[in-house]
Parts: sequence; C-alpha cells; structure tokens
Amino acid sequence: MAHITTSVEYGIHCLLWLSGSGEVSLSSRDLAELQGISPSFLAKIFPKLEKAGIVAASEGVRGGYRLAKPASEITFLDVVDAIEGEKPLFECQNIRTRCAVFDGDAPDWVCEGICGVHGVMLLAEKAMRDVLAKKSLADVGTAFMRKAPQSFGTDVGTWIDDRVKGRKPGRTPKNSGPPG
Amino acid sequence: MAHITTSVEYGIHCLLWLSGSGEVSLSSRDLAELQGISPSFLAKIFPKLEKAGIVAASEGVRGGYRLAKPASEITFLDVVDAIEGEKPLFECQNIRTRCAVFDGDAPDWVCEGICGVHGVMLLAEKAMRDVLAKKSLADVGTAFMRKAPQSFGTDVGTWIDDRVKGRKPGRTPKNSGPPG
DNA sequence: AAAAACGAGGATAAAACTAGTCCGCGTTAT
DNA sequence: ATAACGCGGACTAGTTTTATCCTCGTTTTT
Repeated sequence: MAHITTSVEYGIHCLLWLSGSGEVSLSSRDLAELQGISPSFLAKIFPKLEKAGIVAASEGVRGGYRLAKPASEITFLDVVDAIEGEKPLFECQNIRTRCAVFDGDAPDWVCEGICGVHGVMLLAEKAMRDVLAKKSLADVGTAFMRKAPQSFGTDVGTWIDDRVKGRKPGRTPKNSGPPG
Repeated sequence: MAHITTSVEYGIHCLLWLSGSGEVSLSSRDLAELQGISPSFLAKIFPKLEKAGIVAASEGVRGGYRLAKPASEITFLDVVDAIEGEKPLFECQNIRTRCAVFDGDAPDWVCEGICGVHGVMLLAEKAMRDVLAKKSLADVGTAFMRKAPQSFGTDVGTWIDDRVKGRKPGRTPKNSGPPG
C-alpha cells in the first residue's frame, strides 16, 4: 500500500470523532464500531497516540480516550509521526562512496557534505512535512461539520447513548440477542 | 525500508553516471560494478527507465544504456515515477461513508467532494512531487563534478577502458584469474 | 464481592512489498 | 562461433502492514 498507512487513516478519523465529543471519553471499541473498522487493530494504534500526548486514556468501565489538547493544536504531522514513528522518506546508502575507482577508500572530497541525491529527497520530505504540520484536526473537522445537517450530531449522540445503555450492567447484553 | 526505495536510489545514481559519459553506452553490469551494487537487481530497474523514455538501450556486445534526453530535462520525479509507478502517498478508504449511524447507506452530503483527510494528504503529496519535479539530474550531477578534481574524470575513464579491454574477445578473461 | 467494560501489551498469522538471485531468450559486435 | 548485451519470468528471503486473539491489571456499577 502507501507510505502513509491505513493505521494513520484510522487514527485521524478516530481523533476527528473525539474532537467532536468534547469531554466524553470514547472507547476504542466504540470508535471501531462507529466507523466499521477492526476493533482489535484500532486497539494497537491508540497507545501510540497516548504516548505522543495526543490523547488521554482512562481505564475501567466507562473509560476510553479523549483528546489531550484542543483539536486546533493537533496537526496531521503529529499523528503521522506518533503512529509511524518519524520514518524518513528516503534512506541514503551513500552509494557515492562505493565507486570502484576509489577501491574501497573514498577520498575526502567525495564524503564532503551530504549526498546530492539525499539532499533532494530531504527537501521533498520537508515540503511534505510542512504541509502536514500546517493542517490541524480542527481544520478538517470543522469543514466536515459545516456540511453535516443538525440532525447528524443528535443522531450520533443517540447512537452512542444506545450503545452505552446496551452494555449497561444490570441489563445483560444477551437479551438483545447476539448477531448471527 | 522507506517509501522512496533503494531501486530509485540505484536508478538515479546510475543516471548520474550516464549523464557524465556522453554518447558512450554503459551496460547495467558496468554500472553495477562501478558502484558496488547488485548487477542482477540493477538489471530489473533499467527496463523501467527505458519504457519511461529516460534511457535508450542498445542490444548486443558493446551495447548498454545512454540517456534518451539531456540530464537537465530528466527530473527526480520522472525517475521516481518510472521506477515506482506513480504510487500515491495515501490511499483513501473513504472511512467517512462507513459511519454506523448511516447504517450502510451514506447520505449525499457525506460523499460530497473528496474526504477532508484525503485532501490534506493530496496537498502533502503534491508539495513533495513539486520539489522532485524541480530538481533535474543535471542539478545534482554538476554540483558533484564541481567538487571532483580533474583526475577523477580520467580515473573513471581508464577504469571503464580497462573493464572493456578485459572482456575483449581474443583475450580470454580466464587469463586474469577468477577472484577467490 | 462480582461482573463487565476498559486499556496495555504480547504472540501469532496472513498478505503485501522489497531486495535480490537465477535462468533462458533473442540480439549484436568481434 | 562466441561472448557480451538487454529483456523478462520464476523464484526466494526478509521486512512491513494489517490484522486477530488472549491475558493481565484497572475501574465502575450492581
């Protein structure tokens, strides 16, 4: 697939949901079901976001995640780096020093400065990261909510309420019948 | 490894050698040995560069590759796309349409325009590609040759001459002794 | 106290991708 | 005729990605 992975895609979409849910914590299972993605896979992503200080976790029943800071202060680059771990776009293998003419002992003028090819790749990487660093979750989140009708917010609210009630202790989930 | 692969790194370095060798064709084996990289792997890369119109191949003995156009007209982006095949930075899976609230049937306002997350990734990708499109092989090649002393050009010339003579029919390569 | 919903993290697995090898084919200069 | 070429397919090993499952300790509610 691509260099910006599905993990990042999942992570950002989850964070957008969290940015709309205020102080309420949502569990990774809630977020997975809400978006039709794998709960177990999502559970692997959130600890990375927490270590990066993007979300705050609360354990136990009714626990889950909430944003650790305002959505306007979380950039796409923050999320990409948190999940993918600042992998470089290009890993220079210093081919220039291997020239057979040097016979294994490259002269100083060859090693001077960084490799020209590497330099171009670093410029390209920086340009990409600069764009990602300038876009926050709030930028995308508010644009989406402007398109959504009023009813959407309440629909989501009731969906979450129903889900929480459905698993409320005292009323066994078995009563609603397992799928299949 | 990284998204811009070793194949691209090898390809660019080879093209830089070709940009310095004028009308003379160099075989992929020459280029591999000259740079201490795998000949068989390099042989997989060049057909892609040829199909993209970056190099011209000549078959048979003393054949090989030469640039199909001036180094100043070959950009890094040309090479990356030729070898990696214009893979996108990010593959949007349209998570937005999967919201459980929609129950499998996303309303029109959701699908309107491209996904906001995707939009940011496309901007980042474009920024990266713009940088690669603005750098030509000549930019990097001339910078390298400015650092190199006069002797380097002649050293390389004699290395190539020796290599060609060494395999000249009429003088069996066995006479020089196999390595090991 | 017990049950159930949480997060954290390890073990495992399938699929895709990357890097690299090997071989046989047709072509061409010597 | 030979040997150096490019071309292309089959194949392999290692890594990464995308999961799944299970156990553990934590926390809230009954």
